[in-house]
Amino acid sequence: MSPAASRRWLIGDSLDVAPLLLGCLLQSDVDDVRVTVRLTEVEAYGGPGLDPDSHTFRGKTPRNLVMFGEVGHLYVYFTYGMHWCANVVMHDDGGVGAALLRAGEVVDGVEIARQRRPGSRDRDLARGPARLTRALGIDGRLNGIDLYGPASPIRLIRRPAEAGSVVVTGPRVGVHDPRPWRFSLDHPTVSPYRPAKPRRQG
DNA sequence: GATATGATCACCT
DNA sequence: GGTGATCATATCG
Repeated sequence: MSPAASRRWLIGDSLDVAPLLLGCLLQSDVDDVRVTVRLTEVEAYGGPGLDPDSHTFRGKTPRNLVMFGEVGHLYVYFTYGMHWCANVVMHDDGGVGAALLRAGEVVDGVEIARQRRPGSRDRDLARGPARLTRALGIDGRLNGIDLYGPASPIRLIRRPAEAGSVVVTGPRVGVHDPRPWRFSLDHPTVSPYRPAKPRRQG
């Protein structure tokens, strides 16, 4: 399948496409070692209408540029002074949006993931967005890469969730918007829910 | 140029 | 359950 055909399933509102990521494989060959994760938790951002919690809410900037670009690319950003988070770009033609990769189960390269996250229990290796990027060796160097490029160090392999698996929905973690744009499987690698920090003078 | 804050985690109690 | 770590980005002056 050509790259153009391979990425086509990512065209659509992030709200609709994000849950399709559940069960898919994210395969990393960063630093010449392979770690593969089966995605168990994602969140949609920049979906239909206004999403105040999306990095794109205030328009195009150098940082969020990738989210406006071609679907199937990786948007990587740095936060809290020490963490990297990764998103898969997905949106309607001419639109903007992405899905934050929040958690996964390491299904290949467990030894490598353990080295990258010493002390973690196996279920915690990619449990949380920053842990996931660390387990896979993802950092700012990989911002904007094409997950369907012929020589891409990171690939997204489409795979349906197991038959009979339940998709859990709920509010996104750490934001004020109550809309249920978080999607997860019923699996121990899913990160715990944490409400947004209350705002001053509500 | 200065400042506030964040799509978090690890470690403590 | 609470807190410290630590810095890019956006926004304001």
